[in-house]
Amino acid sequence: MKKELSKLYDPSEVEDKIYKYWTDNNCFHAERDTEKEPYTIVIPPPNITGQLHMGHALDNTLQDILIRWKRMSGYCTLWIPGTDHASIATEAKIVEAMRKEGLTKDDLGREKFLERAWDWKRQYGGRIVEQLKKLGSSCDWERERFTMDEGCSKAVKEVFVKYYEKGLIYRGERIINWCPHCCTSISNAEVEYEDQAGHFWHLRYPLTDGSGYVELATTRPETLLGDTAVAVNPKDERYQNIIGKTVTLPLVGREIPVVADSYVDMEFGTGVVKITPAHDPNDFEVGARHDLPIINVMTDDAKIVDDYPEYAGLDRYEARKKIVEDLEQGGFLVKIEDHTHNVGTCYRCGTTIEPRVSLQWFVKMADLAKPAIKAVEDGDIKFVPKRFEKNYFNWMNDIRDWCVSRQLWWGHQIPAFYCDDCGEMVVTKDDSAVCPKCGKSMRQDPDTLDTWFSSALWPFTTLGWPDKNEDLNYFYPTSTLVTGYDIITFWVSRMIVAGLENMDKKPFDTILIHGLVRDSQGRKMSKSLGNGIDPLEVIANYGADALRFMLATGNSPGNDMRFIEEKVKASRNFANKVWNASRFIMMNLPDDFKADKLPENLNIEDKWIISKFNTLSKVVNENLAKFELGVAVQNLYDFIWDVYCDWYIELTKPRIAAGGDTALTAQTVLVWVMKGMLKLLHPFMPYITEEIWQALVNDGTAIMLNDFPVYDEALSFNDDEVKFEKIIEAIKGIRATRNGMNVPPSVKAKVYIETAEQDIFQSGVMFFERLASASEVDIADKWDIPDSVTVVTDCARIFIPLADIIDVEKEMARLNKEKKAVQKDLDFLNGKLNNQGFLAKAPEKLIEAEKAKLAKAQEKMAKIEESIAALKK
RNA sequence: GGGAGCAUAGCUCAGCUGGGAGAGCAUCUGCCUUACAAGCAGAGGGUCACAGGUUCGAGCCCUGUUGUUCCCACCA
Repeated sequence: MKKELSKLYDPSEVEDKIYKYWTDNNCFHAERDTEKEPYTIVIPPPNITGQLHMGHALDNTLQDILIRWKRMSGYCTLWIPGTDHASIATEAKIVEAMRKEGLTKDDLGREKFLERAWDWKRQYGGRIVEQLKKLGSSCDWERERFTMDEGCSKAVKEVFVKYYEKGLIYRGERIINWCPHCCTSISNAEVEYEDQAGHFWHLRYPLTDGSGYVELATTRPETLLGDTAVAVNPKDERYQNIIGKTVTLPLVGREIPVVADSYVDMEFGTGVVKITPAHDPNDFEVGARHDLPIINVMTDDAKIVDDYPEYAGLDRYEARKKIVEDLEQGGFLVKIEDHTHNVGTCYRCGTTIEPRVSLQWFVKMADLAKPAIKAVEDGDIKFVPKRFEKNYFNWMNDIRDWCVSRQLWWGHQIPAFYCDDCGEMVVTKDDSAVCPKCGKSMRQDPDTLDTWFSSALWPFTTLGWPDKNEDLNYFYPTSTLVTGYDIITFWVSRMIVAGLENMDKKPFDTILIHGLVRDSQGRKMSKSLGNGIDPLEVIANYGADALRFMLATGNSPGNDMRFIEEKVKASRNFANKVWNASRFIMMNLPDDFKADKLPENLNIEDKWIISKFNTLSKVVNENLAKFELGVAVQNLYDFIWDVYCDWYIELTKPRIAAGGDTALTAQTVLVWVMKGMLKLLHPFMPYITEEIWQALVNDGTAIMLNDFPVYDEALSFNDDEVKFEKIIEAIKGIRATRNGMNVPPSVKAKVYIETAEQDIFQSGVMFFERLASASEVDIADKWDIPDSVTVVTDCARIFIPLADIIDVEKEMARLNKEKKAVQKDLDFLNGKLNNQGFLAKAPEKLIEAEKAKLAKAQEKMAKIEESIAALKK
């Protein structure tokens, strides 16, 4: 089974081939297995408009690591993939494409528009799915879903009607956030606030009775057209005399009342506020309290309505300019101040939102939120890391009703129907609704639902709900949800609500939150900055395994990370290291090699590596269970590179050269540990581990369906571990000393080892020759070798006669330096062990350990002093 | 205005329930040792932001300060 393998691992030759092997063999597909415990993940569905970006790469890498680990650990694992129709984002793209052809939505009409949208979906919707495959994602592609497919659409209707019938959904005129660019309402979760430089315009409104003016300040003078009152605080001494009077609205001439409302802050500005109920959320509430008229002054695209001929058709900012000019001319403008204020913008297009009164559908959230809050409070649903609970509670405890209707065409059309004849409205799952009063056919509400309405149902609609089925019973609730902290309010909270309300069961156990992948300078990757890194390019250059490994390395839950090319290179180098280790093994295996079991006649170094591997299995599993993937990946890196490659492989070389039984044992252990390492590494680096597995094991099995290693008491050899570390320590000491004296490895020298533990060192003779440039090794309980360098370890003194190289003064300096270091240790340990408080309160185990350390240090000190004395002679 | 995160080697970051500070990259020295120069063997480099406190013992726990990032919130 010897194979000629390239010195460098080439991912491009491996990845597509291996992915095809997995899909051809149906490795990702999940079938219910009642013998096994289910482990389910639903993918956060990427938008069909999307291109794979680093955020997706991270999110899906983490999911794939978890799902592969659980699959190998004996769970019945299901990872459900799918995509989101992304109503606003997709519609905007299609409108944009149409604009280039000189077409508008109205030119086309709803039906033709939707045809285009579906065409678009068919053309581009699969793109991101293909890109996810490049990453190595082991999703069950047979179960791929789309938020607007038949099943999801049916579920959306079901939920909407149910909510309506339970009184959880209502239609009403409320002030909502309106995006004049997208021409739709958006929910308050979709508004992003940012500080903007603006002005404060101080205005004078004349009292209608001619007795003077009231002065007030506004940041939005153009809304003056819709003012229906001015308000003062009822306790404000200054304005008691004008409460109940009226003022005449400048430029408009409308007579509006002065009302008293505690909303007004006496300390702020002049203590007088103009009230525009149609265009400000606070004013809307004041208006409601005082029964003020609501006057909408803007069109859908934020232009002034025809009622004000002077300004009609002007954009809100143009209108502002003209109105300020006119106010100044009329003597109504007192002064202008600079002022920065917090302005809401549309999270999709960045346009400043226009608060606006309009007729929309809302979900009543207060009651729905209660069980969702409780589920997290009770620990039934856990956030990892826990601190994101605060984020969640913060949002949920202060929840507003959710505006779910959108003035868009691409999405789930609201299942409400109106009778134009008699004004009757019905909410029904039946698309061809007939008016229950007059029997006429009805008109469906033209609006669609917020994208997040359907994605809130994702954990159960993907499993076939509302149809009852066994998969739903088996796989729901799902296990782990992996997502970024940026969509906890948008998505996570709403899934919890929807799961509890519709399924009567939480949608998932644990929410693993990750951070953002930023650029190398720590900035958010964004289109406008042009600083985005394309994961596909990284995969092309370094391989998917390197990208995945890099994303998992040094990443702790909830924290942002930076994308740094050097880190990908380091990961690529690691993959190459694994590749070459396997190459070494395969090059040295005899043709007829076949051994699955560990042999009986293990050497001490074999027990050492097996025992260390056993510990590795333990910590990797523990860290994965804690979602500390970054720590697990570090455990693997350290073991594979520093322990297995740098030590164990080197240790086997003289044995393989020697041939015979010892060679066979070494080969068997090499393969055994390698197989275990590959399995532990597989969730992180699926491609290379599968490729090596196929070549090395070659028994027709896939590594991804093998058993994940776990700790096994029978493989723990602690005593041998400790013993063998003594040899390693001695070899390291010799190397460091020789290195310090610039003795090249080619200069061999005899090594005399003085130790009380001769049997241990006896078993390491060939390692001193191979790894410590020893020409010969002699072991005794006492040596006196003049003109030699001394290396001192805890349990041995090693003499290396290098007469022609040794500079006595230098050697003395070196020994004194070492003495000083050991003295420091002694001082530290003595200090600790003489501390009565420590002796009284520290755990017994620790005290014993410190005493043992002290004894070792004392021994070492004695040896160093002996060497110094000898050198002086 | 409220809340949260972060501050550790030149750079990017780990450090799990408190028990003598770690990795990768970079730097320096020496090696083409028959798996790997994308490598091997070594070395240097840190008042763990600052000030207090708890403790026998603090990078880790508590309080405060500074800097920084983010989330939430209606101040016209």
